[in-house]
Amino acid sequence: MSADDPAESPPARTGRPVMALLDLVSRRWALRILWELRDGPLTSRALRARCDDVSPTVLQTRISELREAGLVALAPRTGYLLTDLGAELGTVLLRLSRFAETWASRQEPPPAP
Amino acid sequence: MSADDPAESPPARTGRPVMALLDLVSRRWALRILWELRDGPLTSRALRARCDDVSPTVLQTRISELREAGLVALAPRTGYLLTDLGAELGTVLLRLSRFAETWASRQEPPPAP
DNA sequence: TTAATCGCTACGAAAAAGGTAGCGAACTGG
DNA sequence: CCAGTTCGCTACCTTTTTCGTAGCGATTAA
Repeated sequence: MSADDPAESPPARTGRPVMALLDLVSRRWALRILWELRDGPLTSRALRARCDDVSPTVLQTRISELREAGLVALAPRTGYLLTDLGAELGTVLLRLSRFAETWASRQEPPPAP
Repeated sequence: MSADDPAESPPARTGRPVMALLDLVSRRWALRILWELRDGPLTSRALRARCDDVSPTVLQTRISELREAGLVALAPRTGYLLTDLGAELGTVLLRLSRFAETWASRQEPPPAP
């Protein structure tokens, strides 16, 4: 056999939607944006402020992607908000946040004596 | 008041651990790596194969970060695997995957007649 | 020894993200 | 009507991250 041939990858056993979602969500600020919208609409500028003043370039790019994905919408006078679908993802983020607490508390355990 | 002054940001209301985690997880391939390790250890090369042949540069960088974060470990003969903590995050990813299915099914609804 | 695999690094090219400024439209209040 | 403000959004350029390929030293097996 030739070198560097994996020979051990069944053709991706799981569903592909998760891949698409991972791809969407692994872009910088994507999750943060969803997170910041979790309890109410925000104007683009307020959202930017919440996100450590991201450059509007990236913010708009992410927002476009999230809008196209149907997770975020823009309401005329109130600003950006989560769609029903986005809110559903929000609950997953809440789980993530809960895990973050556990994670933080176990981050640096004191060295064993 | 000067223009472009947000004036509406209480100093980040939520816990900060989630921010750190979002930061870690919003880097490219980070979630994918955790996802691919979800049901068993993989050697670095097998892992790379699973991840669409990421460049080893990024793979190693992500792995280092995930190891330092205590989510991934390297076992001598078996390869990389999730720690208990990492596996816990894995269950959150499972939720994400479940959501991905819902999301995919509602992605392009047929146009209303 | 030879061959294959392991985890990991180097290095230049391409892409993404960051930072700053500003546009045109829509809404205020005089 | 008309400044003044805020809105969502874009242009432009610099910096950082990611990609792509090659390869090293160590380890394992025949």
